[in-house]
Amino acid sequence: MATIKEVAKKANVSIATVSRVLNKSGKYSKETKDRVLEAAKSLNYTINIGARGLKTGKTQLIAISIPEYYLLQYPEILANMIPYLSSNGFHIDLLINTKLINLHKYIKEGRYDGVIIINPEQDDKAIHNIVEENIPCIFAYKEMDREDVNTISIDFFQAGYVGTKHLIKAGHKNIIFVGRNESSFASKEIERGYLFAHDEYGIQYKEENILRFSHKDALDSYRTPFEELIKNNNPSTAILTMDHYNTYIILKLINDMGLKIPLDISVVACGEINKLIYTLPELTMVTLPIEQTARLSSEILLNAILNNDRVVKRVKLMVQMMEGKSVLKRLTKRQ
Amino acid sequence: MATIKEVAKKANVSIATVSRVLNKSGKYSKETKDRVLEAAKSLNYTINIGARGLKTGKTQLIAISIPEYYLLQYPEILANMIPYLSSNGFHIDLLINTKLINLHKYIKEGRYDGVIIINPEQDDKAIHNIVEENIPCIFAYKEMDREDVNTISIDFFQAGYVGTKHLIKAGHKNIIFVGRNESSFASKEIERGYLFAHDEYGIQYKEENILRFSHKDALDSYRTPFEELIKNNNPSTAILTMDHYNTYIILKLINDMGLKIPLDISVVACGEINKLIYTLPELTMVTLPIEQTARLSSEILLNAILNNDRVVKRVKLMVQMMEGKSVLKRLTKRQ
DNA sequence: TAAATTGGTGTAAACGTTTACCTTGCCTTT
DNA sequence: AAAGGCAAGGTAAACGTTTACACCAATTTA
Repeated sequence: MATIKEVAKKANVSIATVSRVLNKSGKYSKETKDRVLEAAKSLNYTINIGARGLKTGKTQLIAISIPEYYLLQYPEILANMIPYLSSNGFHIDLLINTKLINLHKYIKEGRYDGVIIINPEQDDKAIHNIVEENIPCIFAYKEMDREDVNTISIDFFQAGYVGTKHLIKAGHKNIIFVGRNESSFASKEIERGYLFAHDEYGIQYKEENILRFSHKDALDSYRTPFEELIKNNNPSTAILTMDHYNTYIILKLINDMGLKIPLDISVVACGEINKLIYTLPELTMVTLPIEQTARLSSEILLNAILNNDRVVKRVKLMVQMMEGKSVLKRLTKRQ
Repeated sequence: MATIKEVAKKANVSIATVSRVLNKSGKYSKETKDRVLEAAKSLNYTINIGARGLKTGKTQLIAISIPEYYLLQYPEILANMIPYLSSNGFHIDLLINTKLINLHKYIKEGRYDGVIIINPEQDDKAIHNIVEENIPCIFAYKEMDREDVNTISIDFFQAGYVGTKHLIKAGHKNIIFVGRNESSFASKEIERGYLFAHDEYGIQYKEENILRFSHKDALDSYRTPFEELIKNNNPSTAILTMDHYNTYIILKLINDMGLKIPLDISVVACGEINKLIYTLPELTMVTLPIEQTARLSSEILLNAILNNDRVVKRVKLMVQMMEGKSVLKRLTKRQ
């Protein structure tokens, strides 16, 4: 590996001059420039990025932290973040399922110029520490308690509300919600929206209509509770799901039971659904603004890094209803 | 940011000793160790990773290069690589759609301890340069011309062959192949398998049965050519698709035309399909060993980095047939 | 014409580590 | 008791950059 020293020797100048030419900083004559550039080329020189980083304190590296179970959204997120950041000369350290406390350690090690944290775990201490480090940082996906951090959140409450309302307006009163049983912000918020819609229309919701599973549960864990709910004497006519995986499983179970969508049962998939899910009939979905989240996060972060803009940005993004054919309009008797 | 110097001062030892204690190298007494550790803790010290890298020539960074259109496989790949590499203390620079020539530049800049290149573009010069740099490096997904590089390839030919054979054995003779029109290694190989199966069974394939689209083409680009092929006077009875996106589109078109799977038409999806695709009836697929590719690549790379093992590894992984219900067995008249 | 400016370049320190080499003092050997 | 070995820890160079400062010559300004 050729170093700046060797280039300097070959071009018969000092290393300072080489550095100046290569970084287009300071003053140098045209002839010197040509000589340096040629020497660099002939020696096949490339800068040592670590050495520069040591000197300048900049690494041109951005961390993106993301939970593993967020699997099916990776493509949308990454494809909307990374090329944009790359084209601005940044590299990405992709962290999957990394504890915030470790992320904080990495930040302290001086690895990053900025950080994007997607769907962070709840760890106030670690979050506090990260914020204290005072490097450009964005929390994406969920709403944060602290008001002093850049946040791009998604209105999951609205998602649950809109999806449920759609079912209620179609005449459904006995709606199953399939959520997650971990401390999932998305699931909790969607559930809140689900309940709110019930309230608004004066419908008494039933606790037993809410099913909660772990993202690790296999199809068979779903089967019994689900079938019981469907087969009881006051059968549900509609289901609200909240991610790709549980939607996939519920569709399979419905099919296994010999039920038809939407004739026997209506389905609204709400939340973390990959749009390339193929179903017959087409699913009615409430989709999340994932690309927008990704784009905004990276833009705001870059602005903070490059222009040293430290004004706190807090954005909440809206969800979108995509009507398919999986909801049956029931004629309700006027009361 | 506290440095090793400050820790040394506080612990009343030299920086060399601090370094030794922190890296558990060399000799030091228990008391010294305690004093250093405490000083480090009280000063909230963390190592500067750039400085260490400069000195040791190691960065603990691994590049993973991946094309953008490979979207729906990200989760399987990344989830099977990154946590494993992280747990071994490595960070990941994820490069999406980065030209090999740029990757080579980054390697020369001393950024990485190792590189995994998934589905590399065809650029012999750049590949040559990368190999010349002589850092641990794996090419995954496609077969390489060079025999002196670590390669984990997938037997796409076999995928096309098995999928087509399955249809032929079910009595189909007029099989459409929906491939990609770019220089896609996967598509070309699957097509080769498709042709080979025809040959083997003495079936004359028809050039017009092969459709090729770009991964960027929208549904409407597919419609006319596809419908014409279905509606002509010797209608096709089966289709072989080769990625998630074109499978998704073909399924939609089949539905739009009012055809039923498998009664009117049989489908085998072959290649880059995400298993969480939901269809009725269940799709018959030939799936790729993506997780295995990911796992093997990272293991081999780590072995090369940590144990300096430079023996070239070349592995070809087999595909797997998953029988669903999307293929109709036709009774063929004996000839 | 003296002073000030500016263009072009070099010198050397600094960034925060790791590590080869050295020193010291104590403990074993013989 | 002399020699050798070893544990513990210090000194200083080195990794490859960037950049403040200094310097000189040429040009401009007053």
